[in-house]
Amino acid sequence: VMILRSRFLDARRKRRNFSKQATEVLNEYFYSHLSNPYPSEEAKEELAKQCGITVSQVSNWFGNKRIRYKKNIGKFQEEANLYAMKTALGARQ
Amino acid sequence: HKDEKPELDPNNPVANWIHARSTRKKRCPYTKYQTLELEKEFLFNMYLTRDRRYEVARVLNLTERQVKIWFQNRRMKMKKMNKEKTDSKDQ
DNA sequence: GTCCTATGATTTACGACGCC
DNA sequence: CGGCGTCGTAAATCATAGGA
Repeated sequence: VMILRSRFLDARRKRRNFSKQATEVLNEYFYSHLSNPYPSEEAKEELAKQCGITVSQVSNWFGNKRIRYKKNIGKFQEEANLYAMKTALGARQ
Repeated sequence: HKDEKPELDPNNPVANWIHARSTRKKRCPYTKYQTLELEKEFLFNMYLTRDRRYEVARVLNLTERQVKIWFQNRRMKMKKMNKEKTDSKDQ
């Protein structure tokens, strides 16, 4: 038990990039709410659940994403188009 | 079809976001000494009296406002740390 | 292993709003 | 009203994961 606990704590200590699927979910939300990318507490909880991360991590992700997007919109243009297209296709009932 | 939400400027998605005012002071990382002393004071009491705030600011060469805000931020940090602790215990 | 950039987390500084 | 409280965030910076 102690070994499992310490292993779990060690895993938390080392930062890991989020999974590809989690990043996908976060980006879909971000680009489909680009004019107001500020998820409510409830939306953050839902995103956290979908991504398998904490609400704090969702907040960090949006904070980082907003500032980095704003600082260099051009760099994210391709990504923005990709997710805009994905959303448009998914929206066709 | 109609425009239901005020999508003010599609070419300016950032226009409606929150922006810091240009008069905001640039973030200035505190020295190890300043941080250590602030932590010691926080350990002594999480809330500052006006006299302690004046004294801490004087000794660390910070403004009283900076010390006040440091304590506010530190309390939020403590709150966050406690929440994460209980969250992981309760699964 | 080295170098570099992307990414997640943390640290200052406020604005908004609440309470006393 | 003034001043300090929390809450959520901007922006800068830190730490290092990950890939060439």
